[in-house]
Amino acid sequence: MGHHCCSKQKVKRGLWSPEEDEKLVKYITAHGHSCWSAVPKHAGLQRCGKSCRLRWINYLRPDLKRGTFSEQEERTIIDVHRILGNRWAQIAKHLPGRTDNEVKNFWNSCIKKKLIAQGLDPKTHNLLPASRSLLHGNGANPSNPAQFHSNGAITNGGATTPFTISSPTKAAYDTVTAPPPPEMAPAMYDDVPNSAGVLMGLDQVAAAGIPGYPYPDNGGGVLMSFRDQNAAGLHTSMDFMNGSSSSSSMDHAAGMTNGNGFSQGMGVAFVDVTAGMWTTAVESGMCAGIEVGQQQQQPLLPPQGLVQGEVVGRPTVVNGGAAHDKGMDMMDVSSVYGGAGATAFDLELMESCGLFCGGGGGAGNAMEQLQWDC
DNA sequence: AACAGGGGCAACCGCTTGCCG
DNA sequence: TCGGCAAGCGGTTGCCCCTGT
Repeated sequence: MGHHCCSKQKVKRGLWSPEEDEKLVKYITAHGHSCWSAVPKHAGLQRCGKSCRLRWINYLRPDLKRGTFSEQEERTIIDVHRILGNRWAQIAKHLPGRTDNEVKNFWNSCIKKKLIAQGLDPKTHNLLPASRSLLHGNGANPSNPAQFHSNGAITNGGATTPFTISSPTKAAYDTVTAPPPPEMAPAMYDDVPNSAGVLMGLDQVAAAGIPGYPYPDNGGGVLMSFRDQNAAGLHTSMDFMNGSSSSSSMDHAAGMTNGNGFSQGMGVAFVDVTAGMWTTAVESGMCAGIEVGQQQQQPLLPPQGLVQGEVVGRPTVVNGGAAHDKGMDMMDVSSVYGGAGATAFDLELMESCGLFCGGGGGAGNAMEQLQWDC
């Protein structure tokens, strides 16, 4: 089936000739592309507008960087993919001069295989079952570069799994990580000043009676820990324990008191999707929201030891309500049981709400600030 | 030298999203 | 509010080239 935009006309398909390229470049350079469907006609091309657009974006654009991906670019792709999943366009935004198509192709042809060779699932960045059992069996596997660290993270030749966000440039917002080993958890919670840091958890956490952090026997979850130097050392952990039988939104917000931990002047809203209600603690100005989407009916999987934070891009913007009225950006964070669910982050939202970037202040691009802990 | 197989990449397809009347 | 249209986006396809036999 052809494009509806070109169904009425005879259009050429397949590879572009140098002459066609020249025509398109000439036209776009001179006139721009206010309407792609009109471009081929005006440029004298037997192509559909969509094809012209693709050719321009993926190949002819003057700001494109051609050639092989650098090691840094490769690491950036892996790290951002860990957060966003297959959102190639979003990933490409972190790589100046690269297109989504290029990133996607590079991922499929190269990175994917590397990850598999390292025993990692390229979709989830989790250990593949075979590697997981090896690690569980007796710790390290000499043939597998993935290794546990004492802090619960797994590294594989530079990349850290589960996902860890750190910002060495600012020494802030230091960790977003999967649950730490049990012996570490209380210390992390203890580190949270009652008046400032906030433990945000679902009722599983409450039932467990923090600091009795229920990891790992409850099937996992995601612990997010932010340290915001801009807020005088404010350290916040967010713990999204998934799969609990639903509780009210008020339960979710119960531990929040007055602090939210993101940064000064920011508000927080929780949305319990299953309950269809939400509570806001919106202050003024820029607000960051967390939508905790519980996968209510999802059965708990048997404990599998370390359960990693898993991320699949699925940005959610919740319209309506106080948060929306105040221009709140919503970030959907749903945690996961060992690959059964999804946690969604949107780096753009993080950037825009200053969650990880400290609200700007002359900082560089997102990746400069999101120096992942590799 | 010829052929087969695999990898990489450009382009296409079709669905989603956003805008506008 | 709805429908049409254009653009955006991710998945898939198919061609070309390289390498091994």
